[in-house]
Parts: sequence; C-alpha cells; structure tokens
Amino acid sequence: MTRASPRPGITDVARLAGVSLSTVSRAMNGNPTVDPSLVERVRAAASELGYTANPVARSLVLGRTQTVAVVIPDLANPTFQAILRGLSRAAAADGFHILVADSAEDHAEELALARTTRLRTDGVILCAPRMSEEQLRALLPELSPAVVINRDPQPETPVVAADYRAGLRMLIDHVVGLGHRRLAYLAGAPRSVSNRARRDAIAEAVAATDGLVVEELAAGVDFDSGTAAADPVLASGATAVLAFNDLVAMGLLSALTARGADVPGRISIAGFDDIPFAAYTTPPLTTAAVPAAEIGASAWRAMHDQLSGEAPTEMRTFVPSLIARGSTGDAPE
Amino acid sequence: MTRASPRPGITDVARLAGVSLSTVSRAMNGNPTVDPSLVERVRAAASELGYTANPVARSLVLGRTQTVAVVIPDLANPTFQAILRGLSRAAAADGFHILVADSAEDHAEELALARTTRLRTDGVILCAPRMSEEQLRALLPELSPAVVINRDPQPETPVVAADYRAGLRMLIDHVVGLGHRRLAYLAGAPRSVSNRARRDAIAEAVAATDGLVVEELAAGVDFDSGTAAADPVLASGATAVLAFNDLVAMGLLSALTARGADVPGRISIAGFDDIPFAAYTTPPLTTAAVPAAEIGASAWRAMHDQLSGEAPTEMRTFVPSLIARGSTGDAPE
DNA sequence: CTGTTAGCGCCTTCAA
DNA sequence: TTGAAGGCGCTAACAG
Repeated sequence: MTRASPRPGITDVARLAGVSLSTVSRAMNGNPTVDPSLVERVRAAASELGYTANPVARSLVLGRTQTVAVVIPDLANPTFQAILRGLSRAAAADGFHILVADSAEDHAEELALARTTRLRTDGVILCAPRMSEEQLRALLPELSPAVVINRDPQPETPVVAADYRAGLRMLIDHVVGLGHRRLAYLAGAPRSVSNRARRDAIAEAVAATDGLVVEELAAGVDFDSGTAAADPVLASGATAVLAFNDLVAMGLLSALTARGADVPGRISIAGFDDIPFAAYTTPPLTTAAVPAAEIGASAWRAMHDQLSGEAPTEMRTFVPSLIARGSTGDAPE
Repeated sequence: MTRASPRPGITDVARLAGVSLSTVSRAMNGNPTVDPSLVERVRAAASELGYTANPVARSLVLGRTQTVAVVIPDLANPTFQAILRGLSRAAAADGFHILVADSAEDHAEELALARTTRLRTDGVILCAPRMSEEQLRALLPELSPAVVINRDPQPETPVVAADYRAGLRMLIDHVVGLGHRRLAYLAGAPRSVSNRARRDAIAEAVAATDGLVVEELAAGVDFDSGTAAADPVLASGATAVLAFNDLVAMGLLSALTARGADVPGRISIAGFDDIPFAAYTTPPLTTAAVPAAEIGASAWRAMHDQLSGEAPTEMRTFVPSLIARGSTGDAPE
C-alpha cells in the first residue's frame, strides 16, 4: 500500500467483472435487461472492491439529489424541532436526506437560504416562513416543488398547517366555561398568519359570548416575552390569559409565580402547542396540543407526492386538541 | 413563453457576454486573471439571466460539496438539539450546509447513516455515537475527515466532549456539602462512555469522602426512565439522587411529587445537562450545565480545520458548571 | 489575459 | 442482451 486508494469507480468494477461499464451501471441499478449471470459477476466484483456509486455524479446526470431542504426559523423552538424530527424520519423512511437550514428568524436569510439550498436539493420545505405573503408568493414558483408549513393556502403549493383558529377557540370556550369573562391575549408576531387566525377565533368567541372581553397585549414568541408580560397582564385585570404559545405561557407563569400571584386561583393561564415540558410546569399547563411531528411527516408526504409526480394535496389541516391541565381553573368571583 | 426555461447554464452566459465559458467560470469565481471589463460584462450577463452555478456540477468536478453530515442518536433529545443548533449556525457562518441524520438510537442505522451520508458530503460529525468502541475505531478512518462528540479520545480524529466526570464530581461534592451521605445514581446506557465517566467520578468521591455510599440503580436516558425509577429510589433509602440527565431527573421529580414525597425536604435530586426547562420545574432543578451549543460550534470548528488542511485539535473538553437550584437541599437528619 | 480541450463519475440513447 | 459514445454543467490545465 504505497498510495491512498481513491474510491473505486464504475470502471474498476467493469474491469474486474470483465464487462463494460454500461453493464455495471445497469446491473447496479437493477435494470432487468441484464443477464443474471452477469449481474452476479458484477455484484461480486462490486462488493469485492467495496464499490458504491458516487451519489454526486448520479445527481448530476439524473438531475435529482435524493435530498430536500428544510428551512426553519429557529432550531431552538421545541415545536420546530418536533416538526423537523417528524419530517426527517419520514423522509429517511423513503430514502431521502434532509438538509437543514436555520434562518435564525432573519427574513432576508430565510429567503436567501430557500433559494440557495434549492440548488442542491430536489425541493424545499418552508417551515413557518416569516417572510411576507408577497415575498412568499413570488418565491414559491421558483422553488417548486415546495411545501409550506403553517401559512395560508398558496396557489400550486401544498400547505400543511395547524388550525390555530380552532385551537384557540377551544381554549377560549374552555376558560369561558370556567366562568372567565375578562381575558387577555398575549400576541406573538403581529403580522403572522397564526396570529391572525387567533384573532379570528377571539372575534368569533366575543361575538358568540355575552359579556366576553378579550384584551390583546403585545408579547412575543419566547419564554422571555412571557416573563416581560407579567406586569401588563396583572394591570389588565384579566382573570385568564391566552398566551401565544407554551413558551410565552411558561414565562408568564414563572414570572407570576415569582410575584406571588396564585395560578390558577387568581389568574388562569393557557398556552398553545403542548411542547414536551408543558405537562411538568407547576401547575401543569393547559394548552392546545399541536401534533408537530405529524405535521412534519405530512409535509414530507406532500413533498414526496410532488417528487413522484402525483397530484399533491393542496392543503392539510391539523386540528389541535384541548389539553386541560392545572393552569386554568374557575374564575375568581 | 411556450417552454419552461431550463435554468440558464454557463454557456448561456458566455454567449450573452460574448466570451468563452472558461472566462465566465473564471469571472464568476473571482479569478484575478480576468480583464475587469470582461468581468463586468460577465456579471451583467449572469444577473440578466439570473445565472447561478450549479452546485452539483461543481461538487463533481471539485470533489467537495460544501456540506457536512451530522449523525444524531435522537432529534428529540434537547441536548442534541442544542448541539445541532450550535453546529448548524457555525457551519452556516462558514458557508457550509448541514445534512442531518437521526439514527433513532439504532446502532446499525447509525453506522449505515454515517457511511451513506459521507458519500454526499465532505465529512461527518458523529454526535454521541452509540456504536461500540471497536465499531467506531473501524469506521472513523473510512469517514475521514470526521469529528466525534462525547466519546473517548480517538486516534486521528478530533473529539469534542463534555467532562462528565468533572461535572458529576461537582454535583456529588455539592450534595455531600449539604450533608448527604447515602446517594443513589440513576445510570443511563450502561456501556456508554459518559456513564463510565460518571462512575469514575463516583468512585473518586467515595474514596475521598468518609461514609459516602452511592448505590447505582439502572434507569435510562429519558423522562419515562425517571418516573420508572421512583420506587427503586424510595426503596434505596438514599437522601439524594444523581440522575443520569435532566430528563431522567425531571421524570423522577414528577413521579416523586405525585407520590407526595417532599423534594428536597425528604430527598434531593440533581440532573445533568441543564436543558432549557430545567430551571422551571418545581422545585427548579440543580444540575451541571453542559454548554451544548458551544460543543456543537466547537465540533464544527474541528471539522472546518480538517477541511482547511489545518492541524485539527485532537481533543476539546468542556467542563460543565454547577448550577445549584432548589431541587437539592440539606440532608434530613 | 483568453479560448480550446479534457475530463469529474455516472447514466442512457443508439447500434450491434 | 451488451458495448460504444455522448453528454449532465462545470473547472482546470494547456496553449495561444
């Protein structure tokens, strides 16, 4: 062994098997028009040399990479992590690879990453894209095939989403059923689709419920936004709070507890998503469970359908389920 | 527009700019040996056509993909998520892409994934590989360049790891300082390196501390393993428990609380890792903080060094820091 | 400084 | 059924 051996190529196998390289190619790809005895010889030669076709070369000639890109706003967000996990496992089961790109909540990066990663993959899945509707609409055709998670329906592009409107409505009905009439809603990204869906749910509920008042307070999407909202919440006089998501709810819960406010005695708190630790706060968090891993798997299916030339489903919606736990209770009289 | 326009190629740009394709290639790659005026013309033509070099073709000819693979045992594990995040951001900053592969704790899959993904990337980073030391040793040369996270030092391959021995030692000293002498250790994967490191710490502490007794109880690595350990822990008579990690600690805490056992009044609990929610359990969890995102970033650096032909650091160790919170308290007399 | 000519490793018509 | 030849889109000698 004087020289490092460069990985064996199809030519090496052909020589060893005593056939042409086209035969090797055909044999390795299971092309039925090859004499079984030759297939055998080729396989033997290939395994003797430890030959595996170079995927990059195949990608170039075949025009597909067996890889799809997933662009995520924040890898630290438990919900996105779960989506990625569901997605990645489903894709792996179909023999595909996943290129992850974390845009770190940067709109411009998000757009750039979608474009860049598309060049080395067969399609891109945009997870809860933060970009504007116009940008998204303009981008999607150039990305095709694409799948979008958690946005409004798009022309020509499958969208997989949780029904935030329905979920929040369940939560509202839940606290209303407990006697609450003065609620506070801790809003996330104001322009986001899911924020709008939540507002719709609120408007709907207010219209349907006598005496129901919901005050909207600006907050954010993470734990710290929740802690920062503690004082405004206390000042609002609300007896129940609908947080944008579990992270915000947990932050609020933590800050409220630190201030000695009784939850749910004095004030009830509801989150959204049902992230892994929502069940273990004190008290455990009432929330609307979003099946994040399933959404990821479903997004993969929508992508796979497109890659297979099948008609993709236009829109797949997941209705969250109400998880009533200890952080919500009867309204104080 | 009668036909879909296939992405413009380097030839199209060459024609439009009125130069040869090698000039386009050179101009686009910033090769200084090109007349500035031509560079200008090429750039103009390229942007007019919306030309971007096909990365797959470049990969084939250059022999590099600007992508590295990261193989992870479980995408649902908060620590691995944090490592991935740190890694991904650091790699992105250097213009590299990340291929993620979740082995779902399957040893065989892990090995296969490492090999497979290596073919389409420039190197692979093995995160806390579950495979045996022999398998790992045999695999690494074939993966080169590779980086390993959380394993013993390897020949020729950089390893980035948290110092579990030191971390657990701090935790033990902490509870010993609180007066505890009868401890229980909830072990994770028995053969794992980090489990062995923890045992070393225990042996060390026992040798150094009069009257210290540590009983090892088999548990696991997730939340449920913790809840399942509640009865054995109670039966052991230990006054303080060292859980394999925060997940296990939280499961135990949850189960103990459900049984009405006072924590830390009757029994103290310490976790390991300091995952995002460790601070928000009731009581908040005492733990050893592992800088997971930094470990990820450091692993990227080790990979990048190898890809740049620089001498890689053989081993980088991160010492966890003790985070004393409410789940540990004075030993009952 | 620029153009021409070979490939990178593989798949796939096209003939035989 | 098999082999020969021509690309996939780009880069890198090698001349001019």
